[in-house]
Amino acid sequence: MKSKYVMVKDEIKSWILQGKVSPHEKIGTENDIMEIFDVSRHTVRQAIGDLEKEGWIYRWQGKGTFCADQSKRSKSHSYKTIGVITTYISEYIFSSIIRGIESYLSSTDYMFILTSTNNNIEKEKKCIDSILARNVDAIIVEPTKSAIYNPNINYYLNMETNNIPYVMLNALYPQLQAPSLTMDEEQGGYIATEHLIQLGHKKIIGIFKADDLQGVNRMNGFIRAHRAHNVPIIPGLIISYNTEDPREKIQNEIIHLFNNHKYDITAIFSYNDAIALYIINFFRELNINVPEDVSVVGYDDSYLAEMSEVKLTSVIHPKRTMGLDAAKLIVDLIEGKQQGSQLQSVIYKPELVVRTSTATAKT
Amino acid sequence: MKSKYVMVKDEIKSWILQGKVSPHEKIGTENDIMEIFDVSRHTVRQAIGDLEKEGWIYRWQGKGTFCADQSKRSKSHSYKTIGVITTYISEYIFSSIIRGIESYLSSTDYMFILTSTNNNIEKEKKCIDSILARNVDAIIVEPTKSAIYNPNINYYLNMETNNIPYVMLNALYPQLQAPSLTMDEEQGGYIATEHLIQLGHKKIIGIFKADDLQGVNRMNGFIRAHRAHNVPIIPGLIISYNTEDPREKIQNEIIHLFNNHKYDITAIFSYNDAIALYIINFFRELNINVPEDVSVVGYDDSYLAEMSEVKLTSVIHPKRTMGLDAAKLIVDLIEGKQQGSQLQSVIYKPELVVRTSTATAKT
DNA sequence: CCGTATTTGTTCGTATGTATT
DNA sequence: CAATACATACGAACAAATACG
Repeated sequence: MKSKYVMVKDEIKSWILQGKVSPHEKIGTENDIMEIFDVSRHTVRQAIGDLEKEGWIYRWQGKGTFCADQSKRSKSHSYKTIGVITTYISEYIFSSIIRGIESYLSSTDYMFILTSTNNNIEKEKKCIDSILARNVDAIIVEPTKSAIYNPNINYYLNMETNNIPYVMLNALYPQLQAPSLTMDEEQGGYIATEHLIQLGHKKIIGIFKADDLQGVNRMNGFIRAHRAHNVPIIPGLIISYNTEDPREKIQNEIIHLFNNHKYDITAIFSYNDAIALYIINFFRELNINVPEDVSVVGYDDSYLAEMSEVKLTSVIHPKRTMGLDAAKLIVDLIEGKQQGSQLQSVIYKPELVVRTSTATAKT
Repeated sequence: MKSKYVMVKDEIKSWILQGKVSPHEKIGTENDIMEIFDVSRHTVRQAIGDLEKEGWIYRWQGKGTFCADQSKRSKSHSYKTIGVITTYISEYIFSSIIRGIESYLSSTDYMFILTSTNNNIEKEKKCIDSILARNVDAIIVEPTKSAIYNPNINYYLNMETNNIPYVMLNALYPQLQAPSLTMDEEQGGYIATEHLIQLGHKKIIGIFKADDLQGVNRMNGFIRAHRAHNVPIIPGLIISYNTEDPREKIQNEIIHLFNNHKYDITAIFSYNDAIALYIINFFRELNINVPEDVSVVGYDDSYLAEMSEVKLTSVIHPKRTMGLDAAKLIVDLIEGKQQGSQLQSVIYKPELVVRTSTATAKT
């Protein structure tokens, strides 16, 4: 004699197997099922609860009970684990992002495996291999060398066919249409540059990272701000560098520019706070004062910005929020609470914090 | 807010992970559990039911509820994975340690799951639970509130019986004899203080964290240096703080001490670089100059040390090396390349980097 | 072997909380 | 804001399996 809840369970399972309900179609409310089988709500919940644990259906408080996606079932996946691929672990931005990810995930049952690529495409490949081998439920990835063609695109396409959700942080591979969390870097470059122009600066050095999209976009904003305010762009004042370049290269180029345009250059827009502080540091040794002689704008609004005696004017990066949102989004994706069509990528709007590293241009 | 049945569930799970119940041992009847947690039978059954589905226990009608055999629990997953439990992810020291761990592990087939406790014992418990539930091969842990008795010791003892190796970073629980990687904090406190004394300072404020062993040991070194050089120790000049305390508390105490001993205090030894820079920052606002008016010594030799216009004299912490060595040691332990008897804990010897934040005492 | 107490399994009822529409 | 649907929680009763004198 089968018990009632087992009968209910078997019957609902057969609906699914017969295709009477399709994936993501509503099964019926608990009340419906109570009436259909003439049992109590508790019995229905016992049956439904079992089916959920076994992966046949999923429940959503306030909405209803739905047929699960069968293609996802029966995978011997590792228990609630998310892979995180960063470029640099130690970079100040990313440790904030990781903290955001961690603080959200710690409120769920998910944990994460952390890897870093050191912005190296070979290593990114190795990271993806290792992570996928562990059957993670999803991946959060900060693209490596996003400005350059990435030969690992196939991995990501393959994840899509295998229903492994992934989100991109900070940048995105243009070939992929994955959900992403980025900031409007172009606008960030724009407002930082505009701030300098409005202070009367006209000869502004821009320092940008050339091998990731963030750098390219910030540069575009830098250029647009010049155009918008009718300030001529001097190509020689744009300094590009790559991940592998030593910092001294930047120092040498700046000193070279200062020697050539000695009394002209009055401001610098730096790709990030670390470079900005590096510059302020060697300016100190050269007896160039910030902001009296040169104004400097950073990017990221890291805690470095307030560490020195000169407090950096900087563009705010939503570090922690970005990590939190990414974790939340990926968990929603895993648990089917977001449909493919709804995938709303987030673009954070930049803001500028004005501190003491910028001042009116000398006349 | 966790629901009751989840609390019951988590607690019973932790009994198993701590080894309070052995495989096939009876957990207790539903009635027992009802009394222990003061909940209804329904709630108990919900918790127990979940745990059964997840394979932690098995039930036998008429007999009771028993602990499942952990060794049989779906060993399939967690392929070559190490759990890492930190206190703070974002803290500058730990991101270097993590980088060290990552850079060694990336040369092997191991990966790591990262969690943080925020120096909170409850959260440490949760971290260990989650990590052990994923059948990791080993654990690297930075002890939480190491100066205070830690109720999670059972977990570590149970790991030993289950042959899960673990190493401790930065501090160790005195009750455990696990391999550990620490620095000689006492000596670090000693050389920093000695440096100040040799510069002629006699009234030195010492700021120490009270709830971890590193702080306690650094303070011991601070005291020993005074004794060794026949400088009287003024108890009122030692400032203790806890993880939860706001930084303003330190600021207020320092200002208070300065007002009371106005022309006496000439130096400060700070628990770490972050606090040291915080102090230098508010000194700047008060027009107290470092090192002319006060010398400041930090600890950790983080990159913060060179960020400001005043470069911090600081005790070197082997951050990255420590992470690397820990990763190497734990992999050796997993693969049996180290025998129990050989387990050589490492104690790093501190060194002092003298920069511009310290100078001869005013006379 | 029987009977009783114990322990888990099934089922119903009821109330309140929380998320979604 | 109200209605709907799932989530949590307490209580009660009876059934079925087991243990033990």
